[in-house]
Amino acid sequence: MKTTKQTSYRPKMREQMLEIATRIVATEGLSALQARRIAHDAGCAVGTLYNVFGGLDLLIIEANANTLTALGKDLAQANADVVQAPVRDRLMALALAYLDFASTHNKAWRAIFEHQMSPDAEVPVWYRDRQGELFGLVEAILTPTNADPKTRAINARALFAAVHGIVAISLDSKLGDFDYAETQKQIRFVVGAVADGMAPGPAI
Amino acid sequence: MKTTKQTSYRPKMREQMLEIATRIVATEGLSALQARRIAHDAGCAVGTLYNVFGGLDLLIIEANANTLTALGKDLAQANADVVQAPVRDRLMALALAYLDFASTHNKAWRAIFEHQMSPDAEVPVWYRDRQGELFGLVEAILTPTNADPKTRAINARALFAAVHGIVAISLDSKLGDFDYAETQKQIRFVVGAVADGMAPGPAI
DNA sequence: CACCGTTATTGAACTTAGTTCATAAATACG
DNA sequence: CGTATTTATGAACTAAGTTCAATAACGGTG
Repeated sequence: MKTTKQTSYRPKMREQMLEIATRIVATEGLSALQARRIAHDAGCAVGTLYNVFGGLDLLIIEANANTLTALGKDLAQANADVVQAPVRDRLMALALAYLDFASTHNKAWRAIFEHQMSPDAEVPVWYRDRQGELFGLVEAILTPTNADPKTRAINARALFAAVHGIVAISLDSKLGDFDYAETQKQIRFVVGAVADGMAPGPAI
Repeated sequence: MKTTKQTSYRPKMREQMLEIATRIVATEGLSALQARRIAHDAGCAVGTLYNVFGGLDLLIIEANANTLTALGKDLAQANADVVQAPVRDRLMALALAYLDFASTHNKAWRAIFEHQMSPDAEVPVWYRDRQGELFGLVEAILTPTNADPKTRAINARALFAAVHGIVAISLDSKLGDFDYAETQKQIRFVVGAVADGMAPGPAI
């Protein structure tokens, strides 16, 4: 198992480690994502992880980015399924899809919020942008709304964050047992009220 | 500094360590709350922390409980300041007070959500109850609402969680720079819409 | 007051994890 | 084929939570 170096050791290792990390974070959560374990499972030395990714933080960021991508796909799909429905229904579908993703891929979803960079390290810009795209999905739905673009951006972020809060607190085991149906009701209550308070006309 | 044991070593140590922990978590955040440091600052051995609290987790829980108490006081005060205002205004005051607390006591507030018990350890029931009291504050405001008690509880939790989400995402440095005024706008947007969609009559 | 059994404190040692870097292996080049 | 350069390696270092045998303090008893 010593090296086997061809022309492309790092790219291969990179991909392999990312796969392993994505699998571990999905099945066992962020705390199981350990440097030694990744290296062992990938069949290389610990140092290689630092050569290839520059540190554990960056590997975690990449794994979380994969989760963001999957979440983005689910949300986009939920949106596509109701493109010609009224704004209210589209927002509702998106919010419920978020809940669905968070509960289905719970460990991976939590990792996005649990992880924090080690002191004085910065989250890469491309990662922030990836998160921003999710707000963009909501913002696009709000286009028919009679709010100016600046307000629309604020509204979109507010709505996304509100739904996130409901999901996050519901799924936080520190706060009691999770009840899917009740969480759906909470989402319908808030998203419904916000959508109704924003409609350009009475959305059927 | 060896012992000085009188009749009440543990109660004194307990109080002292809690003070130290509360100070550290407020000024430096959860990651600075380390067993060795607490012991050093309290002038005792590391083991004492385990004798007195049963583990670092429980000390953190107690420190966070202090933060919950402070938060509860601020929210109760904000509520008291507008007791005879319409429901909408009272909800708004509470939500903005939550934002104020979270940004003013940022490190301590974050610690509440950052901390997680070590595997197979359970959050004490009294701590959960303490968190539940916060929902109760919102629920009390919703009493004039024409919803049945069960629905009212759901609505209260939803509203609290929604505001929490807005505040949490705004204050999360991973998601960009914090803008107090914009966060207030987000809160006004969501809380306003929810309150309006719930009013027994048109609340002035 | 001295003795001894009980109880509580102590801190060195153990465990676990991230990170580094001198060494050695592999590759590229002349 | 030898030498220089690049790259992987993993033992060692650091840091932090946790344990527990040794030790000190306490309280009752003769």
